[in-house]
Amino acid sequence: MKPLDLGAEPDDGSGTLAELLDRICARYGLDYIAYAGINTVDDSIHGVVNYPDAWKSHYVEQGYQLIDPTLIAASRSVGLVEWGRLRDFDSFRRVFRDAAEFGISTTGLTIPVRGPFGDKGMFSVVSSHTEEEWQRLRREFLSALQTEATLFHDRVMREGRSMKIMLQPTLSEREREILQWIAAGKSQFDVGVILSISTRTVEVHLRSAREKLGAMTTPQAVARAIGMRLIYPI
Amino acid sequence: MKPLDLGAEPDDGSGTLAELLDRICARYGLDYIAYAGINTVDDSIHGVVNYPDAWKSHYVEQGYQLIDPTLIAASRSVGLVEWGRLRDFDSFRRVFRDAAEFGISTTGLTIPVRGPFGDKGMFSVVSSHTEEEWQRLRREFLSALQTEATLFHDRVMREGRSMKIMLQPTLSEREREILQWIAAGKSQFDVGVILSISTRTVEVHLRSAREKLGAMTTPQAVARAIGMRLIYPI
DNA sequence: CCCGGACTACGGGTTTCCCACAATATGCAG
DNA sequence: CTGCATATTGTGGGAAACCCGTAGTCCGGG
Repeated sequence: MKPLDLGAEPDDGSGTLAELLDRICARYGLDYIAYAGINTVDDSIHGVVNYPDAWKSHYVEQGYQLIDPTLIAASRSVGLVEWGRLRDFDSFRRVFRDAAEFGISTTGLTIPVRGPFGDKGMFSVVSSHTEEEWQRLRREFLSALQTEATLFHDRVMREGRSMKIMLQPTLSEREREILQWIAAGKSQFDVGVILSISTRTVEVHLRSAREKLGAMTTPQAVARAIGMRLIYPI
Repeated sequence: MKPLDLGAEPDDGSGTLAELLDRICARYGLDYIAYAGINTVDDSIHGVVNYPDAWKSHYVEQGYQLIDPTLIAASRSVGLVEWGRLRDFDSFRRVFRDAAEFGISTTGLTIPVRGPFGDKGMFSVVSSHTEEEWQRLRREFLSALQTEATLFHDRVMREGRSMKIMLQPTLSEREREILQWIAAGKSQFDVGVILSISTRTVEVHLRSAREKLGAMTTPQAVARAIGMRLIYPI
């Protein structure tokens, strides 16, 4: 799936997201930065990078966001992923052989960031320093970069763009409440008693919830509602 | 619920978790550090702190881990939570009025850490510096402390203790597969066709899955299985 | 060799869920 | 004022799920 580009989004006065990446590069002596946010509901990707346009286009055309090990490894890691550890991956060689033709270095690292709502992003920085310079730069700026990554991710989330991208359906309060009870193991009759409404009313709300969630069955509605954080899996 | 104390866990040669906290305090001129990991399946808490034993006991006896805003706020935040922002909370005053009697300062901050498997921890540091000293220390060490928090959380997770705490039930491969299809919206008949087994067999596996998960109904089994990461909410 | 777990299948019955249709009342935005 | 969404209630009927009990084979471990 083609990732959505957030680079040119309107800003809150402090410049676009792409401009912010440029400033971070300037501040720490980096070549490029790539931020990839992942919608954990449908695994779609949205992002903002300050790579050259030619490389951005090529990357997406080749579908590299689906195999790029710098993203995959970081997605599964608690801490940052040094690209040096990925050099033996075929996928790494494939992506970065092409990248070299666009002047992109193979030296870099990716910092995973996770937010409180299951949202996550991968903050990758690239540098064409020598290995020795890279290690020094890394030691000096690593913690600061982690902070930048967190703040950047927070800004992406705060601007609500990812929220809009998720475009998840909402449930009415009653629908959500009833589905929560169903997920907790109560029958429709039980829920009617608990909420002091008729079983028919429970039935109608359940059907409406299924429709809104695009679910064929009530168990599927429960699964989707949990995935979208509308109810809890207790 | 009483949080589980991990302080005295055997170590990998680099000292116990509590000793590691002591070293971090010494390195950054802090009074105490408290790490609280949360099991997001049943919201139980496990942790390690190097507070005085008397305060540890008092804190748990009073059930403060259930109302401590330094934990609650951090649990819901992308970035760190400065305790100064919490001073107006009744719960903060209640907890830290007691803490003062044990020599615990009200100056500190909490760094939330989130891992790739939905695991999360709250890494709190306390300092009795003057406000001016605290701000300087904060600026100087904040990024480093975020790194320490991540590494500490990683170590807790890597040692597997939290995994053992979860102690979640397992499903057989067939049970999991069938529940996954049910969560995806298929009827029992559909699942029988898909897997080339009879509807009766599907029924038996579903019943078995409900029993293992302690669920009264199939929607509840789906909810619990998702919560335990046995199936996905797609 | 025995036992337990996993997987498979069935009969019969009851309960629950779901579908389609119909209706009223309230609040809010245009 | 109108239209829409939400919440509520109801009927009839069929489909699906669930319950209970029973039974067989295969495989791995003790």
